[in-house]
Amino acid sequence: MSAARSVRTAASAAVGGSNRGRDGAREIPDATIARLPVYHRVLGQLAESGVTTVSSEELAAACGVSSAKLRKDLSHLGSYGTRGVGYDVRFLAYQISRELGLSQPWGVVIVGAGNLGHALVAYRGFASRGFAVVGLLDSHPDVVGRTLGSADSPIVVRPMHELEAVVADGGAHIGVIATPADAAQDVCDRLVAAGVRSILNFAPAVLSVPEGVEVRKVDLAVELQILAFHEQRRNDEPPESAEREIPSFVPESLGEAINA
Amino acid sequence: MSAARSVRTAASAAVGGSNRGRDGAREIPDATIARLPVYHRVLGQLAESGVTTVSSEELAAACGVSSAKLRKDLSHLGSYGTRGVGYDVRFLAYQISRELGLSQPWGVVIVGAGNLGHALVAYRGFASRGFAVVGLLDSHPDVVGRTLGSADSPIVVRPMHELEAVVADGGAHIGVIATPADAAQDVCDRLVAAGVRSILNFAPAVLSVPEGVEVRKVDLAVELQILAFHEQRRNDEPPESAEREIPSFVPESLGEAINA
DNA sequence: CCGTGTGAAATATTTCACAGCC
DNA sequence: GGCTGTGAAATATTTCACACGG
Repeated sequence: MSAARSVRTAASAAVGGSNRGRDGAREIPDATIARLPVYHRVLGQLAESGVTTVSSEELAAACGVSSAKLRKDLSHLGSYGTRGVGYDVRFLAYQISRELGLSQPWGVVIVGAGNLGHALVAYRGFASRGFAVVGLLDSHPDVVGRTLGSADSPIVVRPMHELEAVVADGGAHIGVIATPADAAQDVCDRLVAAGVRSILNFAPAVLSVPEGVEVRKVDLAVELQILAFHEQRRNDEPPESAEREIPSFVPESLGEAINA
Repeated sequence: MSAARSVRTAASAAVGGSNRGRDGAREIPDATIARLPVYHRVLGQLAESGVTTVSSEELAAACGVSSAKLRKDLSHLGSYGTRGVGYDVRFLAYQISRELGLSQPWGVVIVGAGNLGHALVAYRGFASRGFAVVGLLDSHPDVVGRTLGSADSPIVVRPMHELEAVVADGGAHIGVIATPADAAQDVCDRLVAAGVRSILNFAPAVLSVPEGVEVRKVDLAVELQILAFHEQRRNDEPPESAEREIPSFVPESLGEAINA
């Protein structure tokens, strides 16, 4: 309602500040945090394939990063590797999941049951990472009342006015906005008023939230435009074929393990 | 096919390198490029509302960034503002669109016609930014042949084996992967073989591509895990309420203009 | 040996603060 | 007087390269 809230966007503001080592020891850089989920997923795939140990070189290649970056990232969590050997796949996966807070379940409320909302509800890998959809809301009378999701965990679309109740009853921690852009700020305000402090916004709109609330955004149009920019650049300047590139590659063994 | 391709991910690698001023003048930082689409969208909204001029302070607030950052970003494009006055909304929007390559149309091929694929096809703001869906493919017999999209620009789901033909005939520049993770690398390889050098990947998988191909990824699970991390942090350490925050806000006038 | 963990150097990005121009 | 454009300082992130431990 009032203007007494600040505008915050994805990368711009984390909770209070990033990593000016405040009190204790570990202040993990944002850039590292953003990569941990990928490391975690790949480690899970390796574990499933029976791989028990990986070197930073191998894991880095499988994750699409440099080994130096991977080691530096992991060093922020602690010393979980063994020199001369590498990392124990399961142990490292566990440490990362703990750091990310995946060991406890997080309730997610999804607002907007259009195509995107459907896609989100259908997303496997939700539950597997400790996220549970505790509510799905939409304002359109035609979809309210419908049941989505798998047979074993059905989700009924609730009317918008139940948002506050759904958040409270479900103990939701994270709100996902999958509405048209013009509804996004209202939905955001209501989520925040209901106590949600972490929001993932798919609507192409800049959201204003009070301090202490984190918003991350996923914007298709933005991604396409970034690609278009580079595409244009490539076409503009065809000169110079000099190469500078880290010719990393996925080792046979791991490649197969992951595609298995 | 072979292992002679490097692994690249979203932020990791641009086309050749970022902004080591090679030849001419303008090397725009990646971080700036990533924000230009937002500036562009907001400027468009302002223009529609009849606003003709904005100061960096106002525009920055509406975009959720600091004014210093906005000015620095814009300075990479040229000197398009007027000291003591601000920026001409339409002129600046045009300059940004030109820089992003939005003045020419880009063909987009979407692979995967599940819920996400549907959502992407339905996405308005696709066409408005110069992107045109020139093809939609899926491997599932049940969806192949169906017609999606609006009445005035219908899109028929084509079978996967037509991928190469669709890319060639439609002159597609950008490929969007909206398939399950286990199909992503195959689809990616075929897109690249067909000549696509810009890929947007929604599948939770690390893609390997040859040099010269750019991949950007959008990963729901990653975003949720980042939010979960911060959420956990907030709960772990309730101490210290000292504030450090840029108390920016959206001015009445602009706020209304944008929500109009 | 081999591969991790890490200081130190190199880059990239953000913020400051103010000169310059309308 | 007000606001842009921008060097210079402060931060953040990545890369290097090597000491150290199993």
